[in-house]
Amino acid sequence: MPELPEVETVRRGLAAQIVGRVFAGLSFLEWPRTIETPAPEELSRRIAGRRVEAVRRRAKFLAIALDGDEHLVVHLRMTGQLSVAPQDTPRERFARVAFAFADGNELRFSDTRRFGRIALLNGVELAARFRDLGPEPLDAGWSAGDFAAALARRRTRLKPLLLDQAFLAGLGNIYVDEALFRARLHPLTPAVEVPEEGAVALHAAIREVLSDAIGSGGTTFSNYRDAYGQEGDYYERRRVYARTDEPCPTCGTQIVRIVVGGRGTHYCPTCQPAPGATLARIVPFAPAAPRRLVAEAGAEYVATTGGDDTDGR
DNA sequence: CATTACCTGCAA
DNA sequence: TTGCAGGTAATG
Repeated sequence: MPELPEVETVRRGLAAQIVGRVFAGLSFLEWPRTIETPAPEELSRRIAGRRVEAVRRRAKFLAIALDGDEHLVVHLRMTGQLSVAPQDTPRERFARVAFAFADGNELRFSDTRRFGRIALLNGVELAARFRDLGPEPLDAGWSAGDFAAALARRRTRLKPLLLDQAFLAGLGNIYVDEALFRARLHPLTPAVEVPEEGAVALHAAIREVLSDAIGSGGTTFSNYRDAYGQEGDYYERRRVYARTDEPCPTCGTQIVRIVVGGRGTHYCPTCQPAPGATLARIVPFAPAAPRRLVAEAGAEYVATTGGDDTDGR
Protein backbone atom coordinates (compact mmCIF):
# COMPACT_ATOMS: atom_id res chain seq x y z
CA MET A 1 0.00 0.00 0.00
CA PRO A 2 2.28 2.65 1.12
CA GLU A 3 4.48 5.05 -0.66
CA LEU A 4 5.67 8.33 0.79
CA PRO A 5 2.29 10.12 0.70
CA GLU A 6 0.47 7.23 2.38
CA VAL A 7 3.14 6.83 5.05
CA GLU A 8 3.16 10.56 5.69
CA THR A 9 -0.63 10.55 6.03
CA VAL A 10 -0.44 7.67 8.50
CA ARG A 11 2.29 9.51 10.37
CA ARG A 12 0.17 12.60 10.86
CA GLY A 13 -2.88 10.71 12.03
CA LEU A 14 -0.86 8.51 14.30
CA ALA A 15 1.03 11.40 15.87
CA ALA A 16 -2.24 13.09 16.72
CA GLN A 17 -3.41 9.97 18.50
CA ILE A 18 -0.40 8.64 20.38
CA VAL A 19 2.10 11.39 21.20
CA GLY A 20 2.19 11.63 24.97
CA ARG A 21 0.81 8.16 25.58
CA VAL A 22 2.81 5.66 27.64
CA PHE A 23 3.32 2.08 26.49
CA ALA A 24 2.67 -0.82 28.86
CA GLY A 25 3.98 -3.67 26.70
CA LEU A 26 3.17 -6.08 23.93
CA SER A 27 -0.49 -7.11 24.08
CA PHE A 28 -0.98 -9.27 20.98
CA LEU A 29 1.25 -11.29 18.69
CA GLU A 30 -0.50 -13.30 16.01
CA TRP A 31 2.48 -13.28 13.58
CA PRO A 32 5.81 -13.13 15.42
CA ARG A 33 7.85 -12.69 12.22
CA THR A 34 6.47 -9.17 12.03
CA ILE A 35 8.91 -8.25 14.79
CA GLU A 36 12.43 -8.24 13.39
CA THR A 37 14.19 -7.41 16.60
CA PRO A 38 14.47 -7.81 19.53
CA ALA A 39 12.71 -10.94 20.82
CA PRO A 40 9.09 -10.18 21.77
CA GLU A 41 9.72 -10.50 25.52
CA GLU A 42 12.59 -8.05 25.38
CA LEU A 43 10.65 -5.63 23.20
CA SER A 44 7.76 -5.72 25.62
CA ARG A 45 10.02 -5.02 28.56
CA ARG A 46 11.88 -2.21 26.80
CA ILE A 47 8.79 -0.25 25.73
CA ALA A 48 6.99 -0.61 29.07
CA GLY A 49 6.74 2.75 30.81
CA ARG A 50 8.08 4.62 27.77
CA ARG A 51 6.31 7.74 26.56
CA VAL A 52 5.75 8.52 22.88
CA GLU A 53 7.69 11.70 22.12
CA ALA A 54 7.12 11.95 18.36
CA VAL A 55 6.15 10.06 15.25
CA ARG A 56 8.61 10.61 12.41
CA ARG A 57 8.95 9.45 8.84
CA ARG A 58 12.01 8.65 6.76
CA ALA A 59 11.31 7.37 3.25
CA LYS A 60 8.57 4.77 3.76
CA PHE A 61 9.56 4.05 7.35
CA LEU A 62 7.71 5.32 10.39
CA ALA A 63 9.73 5.83 13.55
CA ILE A 64 7.84 6.17 16.82
CA ALA A 65 10.32 7.89 19.13
CA LEU A 66 10.08 7.00 22.81
CA ASP A 67 11.87 8.52 25.74
CA GLY A 68 15.00 6.63 26.73
CA ASP A 69 16.36 6.55 23.16
CA GLU A 70 14.01 3.82 21.97
CA HIS A 71 12.49 3.93 18.49
CA LEU A 72 9.72 1.69 17.25
CA VAL A 73 10.35 1.48 13.51
CA VAL A 74 7.51 0.31 11.29
CA HIS A 75 7.53 -0.55 7.60
CA LEU A 76 4.04 -1.16 6.20
CA ARG A 77 5.30 -2.86 3.02
CA MET A 78 2.24 -3.74 0.93
CA THR A 79 -0.73 -4.05 3.25
CA GLY A 80 0.31 -2.89 6.72
CA GLN A 81 -2.08 -0.66 8.68
CA LEU A 82 -1.81 1.07 12.03
CA SER A 83 -4.70 2.03 14.26
CA VAL A 84 -5.43 2.93 17.86
CA ALA A 85 -8.33 1.39 19.77
CA PRO A 86 -9.36 0.28 23.25
CA GLN A 87 -7.80 -3.05 24.16
CA ASP A 88 -11.17 -4.62 24.90
CA THR A 89 -12.46 -3.84 21.40
CA PRO A 90 -12.58 -6.71 18.86
CA ARG A 91 -9.38 -6.74 16.84
CA GLU A 92 -9.36 -6.42 13.08
CA ARG A 93 -9.47 -9.58 10.98
CA PHE A 94 -5.82 -9.26 9.96
CA ALA A 95 -4.41 -7.88 13.21
CA ARG A 96 -0.89 -9.25 13.65
CA VAL A 97 0.66 -7.33 16.55
CA ALA A 98 -0.59 -4.89 19.19
CA PHE A 99 1.21 -2.71 21.73
CA ALA A 100 -0.70 -1.82 24.87
CA PHE A 101 -0.77 1.69 26.30
CA ALA A 102 -1.06 2.24 30.03
CA ASP A 103 -4.42 3.97 29.50
CA GLY A 104 -6.24 0.88 28.20
CA ASN A 105 -5.85 1.61 24.49
CA GLU A 106 -3.50 -0.20 22.16
CA LEU A 107 -1.60 0.47 18.95
CA ARG A 108 -2.56 -2.19 16.44
CA PHE A 109 -0.69 -3.38 13.40
CA SER A 110 -2.84 -5.18 10.83
CA ASP A 111 -1.33 -6.70 7.72
CA THR A 112 -3.15 -8.97 5.28
CA ARG A 113 -0.07 -10.18 3.44
CA ARG A 114 2.22 -10.30 6.49
CA PHE A 115 5.05 -8.47 4.70
CA GLY A 116 5.19 -5.60 7.17
CA ARG A 117 8.03 -5.36 9.69
CA ILE A 118 8.56 -3.72 13.06
CA ALA A 119 11.80 -3.26 15.00
CA LEU A 120 12.73 -1.60 18.26
CA LEU A 121 16.02 0.23 17.82
CA ASN A 122 18.17 2.66 19.74
CA GLY A 123 19.34 5.88 18.13
CA VAL A 124 22.54 4.41 16.73
CA GLU A 125 20.75 1.44 15.24
CA LEU A 126 18.12 3.75 13.79
CA ALA A 127 20.76 5.83 12.06
CA ALA A 128 22.35 2.69 10.67
CA ARG A 129 19.03 1.50 9.32
CA PHE A 130 18.44 4.79 7.49
CA ARG A 131 22.02 5.28 6.40
CA ASP A 132 21.67 3.96 2.86
CA LEU A 133 18.49 5.81 1.99
CA GLY A 134 18.59 8.46 -0.70
CA PRO A 135 17.43 12.06 -0.28
CA GLU A 136 13.92 12.96 0.82
CA PRO A 137 12.22 14.42 -2.25
CA LEU A 138 10.21 16.95 -0.25
CA ASP A 139 13.21 18.24 1.71
CA ALA A 140 14.20 21.79 0.85
CA GLY A 141 17.77 20.57 0.48
CA TRP A 142 16.94 18.28 -2.44
CA SER A 143 17.76 20.47 -5.42
CA ALA A 144 17.12 20.08 -9.12
CA GLY A 145 20.82 20.58 -9.77
CA ASP A 146 21.85 17.74 -7.49
CA PHE A 147 19.16 15.53 -8.99
CA ALA A 148 20.28 16.27 -12.55
CA ALA A 149 23.86 15.47 -11.60
CA ALA A 150 22.81 12.22 -9.96
CA LEU A 151 20.83 11.19 -13.05
CA ALA A 152 23.81 11.93 -15.27
CA ARG A 153 25.87 9.39 -13.34
CA ARG A 154 23.51 6.49 -14.03
CA ARG A 155 22.85 4.46 -17.14
CA THR A 156 19.89 2.66 -15.60
CA ARG A 157 16.43 3.25 -16.95
CA LEU A 158 14.36 5.84 -15.11
CA LYS A 159 11.65 3.56 -13.81
CA PRO A 160 13.77 1.17 -11.75
CA LEU A 161 16.12 3.96 -10.73
CA LEU A 162 13.34 6.05 -9.25
CA LEU A 163 12.07 3.01 -7.38
CA ASP A 164 15.54 2.51 -5.88
CA GLN A 165 15.27 3.81 -2.31
CA ALA A 166 19.02 4.37 -2.17
CA PHE A 167 18.80 6.75 -5.12
CA LEU A 168 15.72 8.66 -3.99
CA ALA A 169 13.66 7.79 -0.93
CA GLY A 170 9.93 7.36 -0.82
CA LEU A 171 8.67 6.82 -4.34
CA GLY A 172 6.82 3.64 -5.24
CA ASN A 173 5.14 2.24 -8.31
CA ILE A 174 2.20 4.64 -8.49
CA TYR A 175 4.05 7.90 -8.02
CA VAL A 176 6.95 7.01 -10.30
CA ASP A 177 4.50 6.47 -13.16
CA GLU A 178 2.66 9.68 -12.28
CA ALA A 179 5.83 11.76 -12.02
CA LEU A 180 7.26 10.45 -15.30
CA PHE A 181 3.99 11.28 -17.04
CA ARG A 182 4.02 14.84 -15.73
CA ALA A 183 7.62 15.27 -16.77
CA ARG A 184 6.85 13.71 -20.19
CA LEU A 185 9.64 11.18 -19.81
CA HIS A 186 9.44 7.59 -20.99
CA PRO A 187 10.03 5.07 -18.18
CA LEU A 188 12.70 3.23 -20.20
CA THR A 189 14.83 6.33 -20.78
CA PRO A 190 18.37 5.78 -19.54
CA ALA A 191 18.91 8.31 -16.75
CA VAL A 192 22.10 9.61 -18.34
CA GLU A 193 20.17 10.53 -21.49
CA VAL A 194 17.71 12.78 -19.69
CA PRO A 195 18.44 16.34 -20.82
CA GLU A 196 18.94 19.04 -18.21
CA GLU A 197 15.45 20.47 -18.71
CA GLY A 198 14.02 16.97 -18.39
CA ALA A 199 15.73 16.52 -15.05
CA VAL A 200 14.40 19.85 -13.85
CA ALA A 201 10.91 18.91 -15.00
CA LEU A 202 11.14 15.54 -13.30
CA HIS A 203 12.36 17.09 -10.07
CA ALA A 204 9.37 19.42 -10.07
CA ALA A 205 6.97 16.65 -11.11
CA ILE A 206 8.06 14.39 -8.26
CA ARG A 207 7.44 17.13 -5.73
CA GLU A 208 4.10 18.08 -7.23
CA VAL A 209 2.82 14.54 -7.34
CA LEU A 210 3.89 13.77 -3.79
CA SER A 211 2.49 17.03 -2.43
CA ASP A 212 -0.80 16.60 -4.26
CA ALA A 213 -1.11 13.04 -3.04
CA ILE A 214 -0.42 14.01 0.57
CA GLY A 215 -3.06 16.69 0.17
CA SER A 216 -5.47 13.96 -0.91
CA GLY A 217 -4.56 11.67 1.97
CA GLY A 218 -2.76 9.23 -0.32
CA THR A 219 -4.02 6.63 -2.78
CA THR A 220 -6.48 3.87 -1.90
CA PHE A 221 -7.36 1.31 -4.53
CA SER A 222 -7.89 -1.60 -2.20
CA ASN A 223 -6.21 -1.98 1.16
CA TYR A 224 -4.74 1.34 2.16
CA ARG A 225 -6.26 3.15 5.13
CA ASP A 226 -4.74 5.89 7.26
CA ALA A 227 -4.33 5.74 11.05
CA TYR A 228 -8.03 6.61 11.44
CA GLY A 229 -9.15 3.92 8.99
CA GLN A 230 -9.87 6.50 6.29
CA GLU A 231 -9.21 5.98 2.59
CA GLY A 232 -7.11 8.33 0.48
CA ASP A 233 -8.57 10.23 -2.48
CA TYR A 234 -5.65 10.35 -4.88
CA TYR A 235 -6.71 7.30 -6.90
CA GLU A 236 -9.30 9.36 -8.72
CA ARG A 237 -6.71 12.04 -9.43
CA ARG A 238 -4.09 9.77 -10.94
CA ARG A 239 -3.39 10.32 -14.61
CA VAL A 240 -1.83 7.09 -15.90
CA TYR A 241 -1.35 4.51 -13.14
CA ALA A 242 -3.73 1.56 -13.71
CA ARG A 243 -5.39 3.43 -16.56
CA THR A 244 -4.36 0.98 -19.27
CA ASP A 245 -6.30 1.61 -22.50
CA GLU A 246 -7.95 4.73 -21.11
CA PRO A 247 -7.37 8.00 -22.98
CA CYS A 248 -4.41 10.13 -21.96
CA PRO A 249 -5.78 13.20 -20.15
CA THR A 250 -3.48 15.40 -22.24
CA CYS A 251 -3.72 14.02 -25.79
CA GLY A 252 -6.27 11.23 -25.82
CA THR A 253 -3.87 8.47 -26.85
CA GLN A 254 -4.55 5.18 -25.10
CA ILE A 255 -2.41 4.65 -22.02
CA VAL A 256 -0.06 1.70 -22.39
CA ARG A 257 1.02 -0.83 -19.78
CA ILE A 258 4.39 -2.54 -20.00
CA VAL A 259 6.47 -4.44 -17.46
CA VAL A 260 9.73 -2.87 -16.36
CA GLY A 261 11.85 -4.48 -13.71
CA GLY A 262 8.96 -6.75 -12.96
CA ARG A 263 6.61 -3.87 -12.18
CA GLY A 264 3.55 -2.82 -14.10
CA THR A 265 4.38 0.49 -15.75
CA HIS A 266 1.90 2.89 -17.30
CA TYR A 267 2.57 5.77 -19.66
CA CYS A 268 1.32 7.71 -22.65
CA PRO A 269 3.25 6.70 -25.78
CA THR A 270 2.58 10.10 -27.34
CA CYS A 271 3.37 12.43 -24.44
CA GLN A 272 6.25 10.24 -23.25
CA PRO A 273 8.08 9.28 -26.46
CA ALA A 274 10.38 6.27 -26.33
CA PRO A 275 14.03 7.12 -25.73
CA GLY A 276 15.65 8.12 -28.99
CA ALA A 277 12.34 8.05 -30.81
CA THR A 278 12.77 11.06 -33.04
CA LEU A 279 12.26 11.38 -36.76
CA ALA A 280 15.46 9.42 -37.22
CA ARG A 281 13.70 6.37 -35.82
CA ILE A 282 10.30 7.07 -37.27
CA VAL A 283 11.25 7.84 -40.87
CA PRO A 284 12.61 4.37 -41.69
CA PHE A 285 9.29 2.87 -40.66
CA ALA A 286 7.18 5.35 -42.61
CA PRO A 287 5.26 3.90 -45.55
CA ALA A 288 7.01 4.10 -48.87
CA ALA A 289 6.85 7.64 -50.14
CA PRO A 290 8.12 9.53 -53.18
CA ARG A 291 11.87 10.01 -52.88
CA ARG A 292 11.53 13.78 -52.79
CA LEU A 293 9.25 13.67 -49.73
CA VAL A 294 11.64 11.46 -47.77
CA ALA A 295 14.47 13.80 -48.56
CA GLU A 296 12.48 16.72 -47.23
CA ALA A 297 11.64 14.92 -44.02
CA GLY A 298 15.28 14.07 -43.51
CA ALA A 299 16.33 17.63 -44.20
CA GLU A 300 13.88 19.00 -41.68
CA TYR A 301 15.02 16.56 -39.04
CA VAL A 302 18.65 17.54 -39.46
CA ALA A 303 17.83 21.20 -39.51
CA THR A 304 15.74 21.22 -36.34
CA THR A 305 17.67 18.89 -34.06
CA GLY A 306 21.08 18.42 -35.52
CA GLY A 307 21.25 14.84 -34.25
CA ASP A 308 23.02 11.95 -35.94
CA ASP A 309 21.01 10.86 -38.94
CA THR A 310 21.01 7.43 -40.52
CA ASP A 311 19.60 8.68 -43.81
CA GLY A 312 22.97 9.28 -45.35
CA ARG A 313 24.08 5.64 -45.01
C1' DC B 1 19.40 -7.17 -15.04
C1' DA B 2 15.79 -10.66 -14.42
C1' DT B 3 13.68 -13.94 -11.40
C1' DT B 4 12.10 -15.72 -7.01
C1' DA B 5 10.64 -15.38 -2.44
C1' DC B 6 7.89 -13.57 1.14
C1' DC B 7 2.05 -13.78 1.77
C1' DT B 8 -2.92 -13.28 0.87
C1' DG B 9 -7.05 -11.76 -1.49
C1' DC B 10 -9.47 -10.66 -5.40
C1' DA B 11 -10.94 -10.18 -10.21
C1' DA B 12 -10.86 -11.92 -14.82
C1' DT C 1 -7.09 -21.31 -12.29
C1' DT C 2 -4.17 -17.66 -13.49
C1' DG C 3 -2.46 -13.26 -12.93
C1' DC C 4 -2.01 -9.24 -10.43
C1' DA C 5 -1.31 -6.01 -6.31
C1' DG C 6 1.11 -0.04 -2.93
C1' DG C 7 7.58 -3.30 -1.24
C1' DT C 8 11.97 -5.17 -0.65
C1' DA C 9 15.67 -8.72 -0.04
C1' DA C 10 17.93 -12.48 -1.87
C1' DT C 11 19.29 -15.08 -5.62
C1' DG C 12 21.38 -16.43 -10.52
